[in-house]
Formats: sequence, structure tokens, C-alpha cells
Amino acid sequence: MTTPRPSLTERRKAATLNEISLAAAQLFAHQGAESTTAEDIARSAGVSLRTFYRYFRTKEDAVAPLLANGVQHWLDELTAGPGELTVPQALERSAGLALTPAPERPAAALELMRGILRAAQHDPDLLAVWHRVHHDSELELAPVLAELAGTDVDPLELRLVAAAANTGMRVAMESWAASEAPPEAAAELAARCIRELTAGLHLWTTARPSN
Amino acid sequence: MTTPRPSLTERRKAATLNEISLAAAQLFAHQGAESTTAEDIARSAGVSLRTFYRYFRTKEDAVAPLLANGVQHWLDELTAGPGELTVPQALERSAGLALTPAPERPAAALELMRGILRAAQHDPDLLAVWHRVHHDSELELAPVLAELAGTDVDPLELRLVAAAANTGMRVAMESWAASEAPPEAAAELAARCIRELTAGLHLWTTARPSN
DNA sequence: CGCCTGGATGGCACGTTGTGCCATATCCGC
DNA sequence: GCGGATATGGCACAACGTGCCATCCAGGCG
Repeated sequence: MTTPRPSLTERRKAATLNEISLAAAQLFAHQGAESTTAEDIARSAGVSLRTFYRYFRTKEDAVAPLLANGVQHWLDELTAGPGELTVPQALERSAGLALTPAPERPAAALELMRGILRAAQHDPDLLAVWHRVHHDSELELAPVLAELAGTDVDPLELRLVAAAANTGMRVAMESWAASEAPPEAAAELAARCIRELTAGLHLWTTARPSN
Repeated sequence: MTTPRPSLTERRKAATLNEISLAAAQLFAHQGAESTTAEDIARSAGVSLRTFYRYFRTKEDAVAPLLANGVQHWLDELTAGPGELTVPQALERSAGLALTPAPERPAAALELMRGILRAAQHDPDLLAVWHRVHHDSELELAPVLAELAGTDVDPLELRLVAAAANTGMRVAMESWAASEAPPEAAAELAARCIRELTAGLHLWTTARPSN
């Protein structure tokens, strides 16, 4: 996996985005989203207010990349996994892996997400971001699942499997965030939720083609 | 079921809320939420801008009662249903009934919801309301299901069943709204989605106590 | 009937959110 | 180095959302 080393401008943009996102997450987790102004985030990230709004549509959106990153890891693990698993097995396995603390995804990231989720309980707009990220991931999940299933599947069936897996992940993260469980407990919880929710779908017995 | 006839003030408040909600829904469905200002809605409903914000926190929130009404009917049918059904059967049945056009819930209401859902595809804030309504209904569903299941159930299991049923309803409505299917098709679609998503849960065989 | 009290409404001012526009600074390709 | 492209900042402005006070009206009481 060679990295083509994007241009300096690109890297700086990515760095600024991360800084803004991190600053927003910490401010939201610490003092709540309601009492954090967009200017607070911009100042904390070292950019102007105008630049902040070039990166994010609303102040709550600033934490979306952090949340979406987790989903992206899930999809990566899903496509990179072994081919001899059933679809639910592959979903369960990749979810577990994506939530297992690792050097590049430390437990601190999960704790930060817990802070965001708890802040979201007191702020509808922040909660909406959480739901939107999951809605997007549900749409991204469908084509990946179609690839995994191989044979032609009823689109509605596909949609239901994606929704089931996605809902499992969401409920697991919400339950974990509301609890005091350590970061290591998240993976198993997600695996269980996804397993139970996908158990009844017709895609259950469909094996992945060895391509 | 006697109606205690609330005071004139109460009835007027309810009427104003309905008018605002209906005006917002029609404007959103007709010209999109983005290009509709809060003042447009207020003027269309015959109230001042200040009064509008006494009824709703944001302009998108104005359509929430319309969407939440459907959920409420679902819960009503669920609690009023016969007692000898399994939990998934009761969920499937009540969902079908709640979506079947009736004199008090005409097909036009479903068409209005379709307009809102289609407008929500182009407006993140409006879509967020749809998701929030479902999030709330997921939380309301859990205690009702606990009542139905009767015996003590693992809270997480309960949460998963509620999430599964709720996700089924959401996917069904989104699929129906995106299609050209007539209002009569919504009920069967929802029944199918809920049946498949709840098929794998452990609550499946739990029967309702005859109280 | 007249008064009076509580709550719904409207008007106004204000802070915040989010965007269009232009000037400036910085990076990338030639 | 030089010129085009692009990120950033500053400014003005429309819309959002709220606090505050004045007004109006329903409903209770003498």
C-alpha cells in the first residue's frame, strides 16, 4: 500500500481539518455543544471564523470526521477480511476488529467518542450529526455488501442487512458510551448486537464468492 | 374513551400547532426546506415569527408532530392489540394497521409524509428531524415492549428489539417514499421489513401474558 | 356587569449562525 | 523566479433563535 504523498497544501488542509475536528470534540465533550460557539472552536484550532465555515457547514458538523473515521475503518476491515465467511460473520468480525484498540486507533479515540456521545444526549443538533453519520454509513454499506454477497440480491434485502448491521453498531456504541465499560468492551458488544440483528435476514446463509 | 374537552385556550393552542405544522409541511414539500424561511411558515400559518419559535425550536422541527403522529398510532395499535401474539407478530400487525389508510388517517397524510421525506433528501436539517423522531420512538418502544414481553428481559435485548422494529419501519417508509407505490402498499412493506429484522432476536418466542 | 389575573401573542433588540464577496498570502507547475 | 491556482482572512449581511416587555383575551370572582 504505497502512499503517493499528497501535496503540501493537501496535507495542510487535512491537518487543519483534523485540528478543527479535535478542538470541537474536546470543547463539546468538556463544556457541551450548546455553550460552545463556532468562534470558540475556530480560535481553539487557530483559524478564523470564516475558515472554519469553509471546512464545516455547521459547528456540530465539525466532529463528523471523527465519527465517520470509525465507520471507515469498519468498511476497510470488511473488504479486507477473508472470503470464506458468511455475510453476517464478516460483518461481526470486521466490527469487532474496527473497535479493538490498536496503535493507530488508540483507546483514547474511543474515550473521545464517548465524550461526544454523552454531550449529544443534551444537544439535539449534535445528536443529529451522530445519526447522519450512521445514515451515510448505511448507504455506504449496501454496495460493499452487494460485493460480498456476490449473487444478485433483492435491493430491499440488501438495504435491510445494511440497516441491521448499522443499527447494531449504533446501539452498541450508544450502550457502551452510556456505561462505564472500558474501551476493550466495545468490540464484543458490537459483535453481539450485529450478530443478533442480522440473524434473521435471508442473506444469512449466503457465502462470499472466492474472487 | 371519554374526551374531557380541554379548555378553549388548549384547543386553540393545539389548532395553532397543527396549522403551523401543516403549513411547514406543505411549504417544505413544495419548494424545499432550504428555500423556506421561518417567516414564510409563520406568515403562511397566520402567526408572528416570535410565536412560531414558541411552538418550535427550529423551522425544521415544525414537521416533527406530523411524523411523530404516525409513530404514536403505531404504539396505540401495539398496546391495543390482542394478547396471544408473539412480540414480533404484534409489532408486524400493529405496524400494518397503523399504515393502513382509514377515515381518521387518510391516504393524503401518507402522501404528505412522502413529500416531506423527499424534501429531506435535499436538506440535512430536515433529514435530521426524521431521524430524531425515530430515535425518540425507539426509546418509547422499549417500555411498551417490556410490557408485552412480560417476563424480565435483558435490557440490551429489549433495546435491540426496539431498534430492529424501528429500523424496519424507517427503511420501509423511506423505500416507499422514494418509490411511486400507492399509499396502500406502505403497510405490507413495513410488515415485511419488521418481520425480517426481528426474526433473529431472542424475544421471538416470548408470548404476551394474558393480563 | 366590571374587575382582575394568568397565559398566549406580538414587537423589538440582540447575539449567533452561516454565506457572498474581495483582498491577500501562499503553494505548485513551468 | 513567475504566473496561475487556491487557501485564508476580513467585512458586510441575511437568517436563525432568544430575552424582554407590552398587549390582548379567556375565564374566575364579587
